[in-house]
Amino acid sequence: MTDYAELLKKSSLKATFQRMNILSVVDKYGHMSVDDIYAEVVKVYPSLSLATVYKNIILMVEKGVLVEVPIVGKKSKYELAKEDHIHLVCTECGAVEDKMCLEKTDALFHHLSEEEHFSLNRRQVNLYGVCQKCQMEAAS
Amino acid sequence: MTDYAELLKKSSLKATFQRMNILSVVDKYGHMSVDDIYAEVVKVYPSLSLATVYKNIILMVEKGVLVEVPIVGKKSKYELAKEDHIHLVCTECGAVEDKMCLEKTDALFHHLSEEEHFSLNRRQVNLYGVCQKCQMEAAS
DNA sequence: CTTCATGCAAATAATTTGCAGTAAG
DNA sequence: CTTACTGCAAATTATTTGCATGAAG
Repeated sequence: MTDYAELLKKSSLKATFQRMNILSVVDKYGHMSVDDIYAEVVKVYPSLSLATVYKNIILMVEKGVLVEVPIVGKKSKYELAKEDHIHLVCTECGAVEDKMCLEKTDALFHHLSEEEHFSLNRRQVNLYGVCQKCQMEAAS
Repeated sequence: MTDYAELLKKSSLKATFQRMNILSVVDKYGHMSVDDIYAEVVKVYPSLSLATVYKNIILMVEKGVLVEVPIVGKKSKYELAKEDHIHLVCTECGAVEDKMCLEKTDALFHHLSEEEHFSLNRRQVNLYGVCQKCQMEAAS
């Protein structure tokens, strides 16, 4: 995933420097809040406005380029849209790790939805706990 | 679940009229935002302050009496703490339905966590789609 | 009584908006 | 060229705080 210009064009959005860089940092860091994104991009583009970040995140979520990841007790983070997966959220360090597991959860969620005659569009799974790194640090 | 006074006492919180009513409306409606809660409780207690609702929600979440349910594109809702379950979120009408299914998801989530050496504490599953009621209305 | 909770008003934080100037296609 | 995008500043909305009063145990 490196051709952000192409990605934007497909969504009928102009490929501005600001947008390219928003996508780039989100791609690089995986999951970022609005403020995280602003803080990173402003480093390479000092005249960036926070309002621009807000406007673009809203737009790119609408267009399906970005996905919102709401997190208990924090502000939402955003990630690039990609194949369904779950999030392992560390309550110690705040890190969010993706775990691809479509094949394992897909059937289950469809089954549960059908039981309720619910027409399923999108799933969103967060598991909260302590990541391996923080467990090791706590043990020392 | 009707003895809210008992529930509060166990969490070392005073059983005020405000708190009892917050718990009562959340219990009755299932999932409510801060504003929803305020709007309901102020009906029976007109001098209620929104600040009190905020303070109490924060407190009761800390004490484990309430649970935050973050929802894509909206403000978080809150529900009474209870056995793990998933949420079916209707993107048409906004309704959130609980579906108890611990026995079906528990093993899977533990398995996925172990693969990453992740110490699992809490899970949070939202399925987004269209509820039966809205599907029928759309068809007519 | 004593401590904790409430309501109010003010402070702060988060998000959105309007608009004149700029850049992308 | 033309339309869409940006940055700014102001407006709005959301949340938090401090403090004097009031209620719970």
